[in-house]
Amino acid sequence: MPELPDVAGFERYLDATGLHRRIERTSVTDERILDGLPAQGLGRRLAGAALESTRRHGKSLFVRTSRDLWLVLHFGMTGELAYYGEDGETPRHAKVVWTFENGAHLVYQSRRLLGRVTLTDDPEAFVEQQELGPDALCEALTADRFAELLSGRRGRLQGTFTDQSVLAGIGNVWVDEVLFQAGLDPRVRVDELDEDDVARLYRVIRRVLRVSARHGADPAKLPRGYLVPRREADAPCPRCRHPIAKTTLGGRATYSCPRCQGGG
DNA sequence: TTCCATGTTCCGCA
DNA sequence: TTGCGGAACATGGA
Repeated sequence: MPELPDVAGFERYLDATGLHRRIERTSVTDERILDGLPAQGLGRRLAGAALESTRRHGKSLFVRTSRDLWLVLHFGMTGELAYYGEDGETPRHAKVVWTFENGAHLVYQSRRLLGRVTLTDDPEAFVEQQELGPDALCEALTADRFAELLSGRRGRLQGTFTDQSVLAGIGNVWVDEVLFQAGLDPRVRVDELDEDDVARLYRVIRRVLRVSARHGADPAKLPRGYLVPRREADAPCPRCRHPIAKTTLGGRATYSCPRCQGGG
């Protein structure tokens, strides 16, 4: 799940549930998710603090606490958040559970251990240190800036747009959608694009991510004509019914329509 | 049992 | 410097 649209959903979910309540206890079920940060330290630094606001950059969610300390949540491939009441059962794949003074719980859960929960004093510094490119939906990313990001690059579209140091937020699922809607083969190289292609890609990226975020990244709720709900080998292309091709790029499965996206 | 999976990172090679 | 393929991480679902 967790690419930009999913994380935007987690952000809204957290905004609507766990904010403005003091943390009574932080319970770490699997310390490996902390990536070296001692669990005791995490608990101690958050005890008595409240979660005040959220901010997202790419696939990372930052939660400001009342101590000017930020919680950083990265969801890997299977991470998600859940908020539940006093009597709720701890979810099976809980990794970190925050208990608030009202007895409710916020849980970071993940089947696999590919995500991270950590702390930072400064989200901007964190983004810089992680060498993340601009957030794919941020205001500052204008069409001109987008074109600049691509200039001088020679890599394939698929690899370039999933590279978080170029542009933060797009992963292996949504890059397929973007390239499908832009009518571009994932194997095309950035330096083969003309100005129109670049301008179109910019508009498509912004639209696709906004639309999917608005629908909670739920494939079932996407408008007709989206590839994501048909993202399987030989499924009919939502535009022309030609079988969708499954190929491998950058070691990942890539789905595209040979007819709508040129080349094949 | 085998294969595959929405992420990231490291290595070796071009 | 850039980019690619492959492997690794850890675990569950089909």
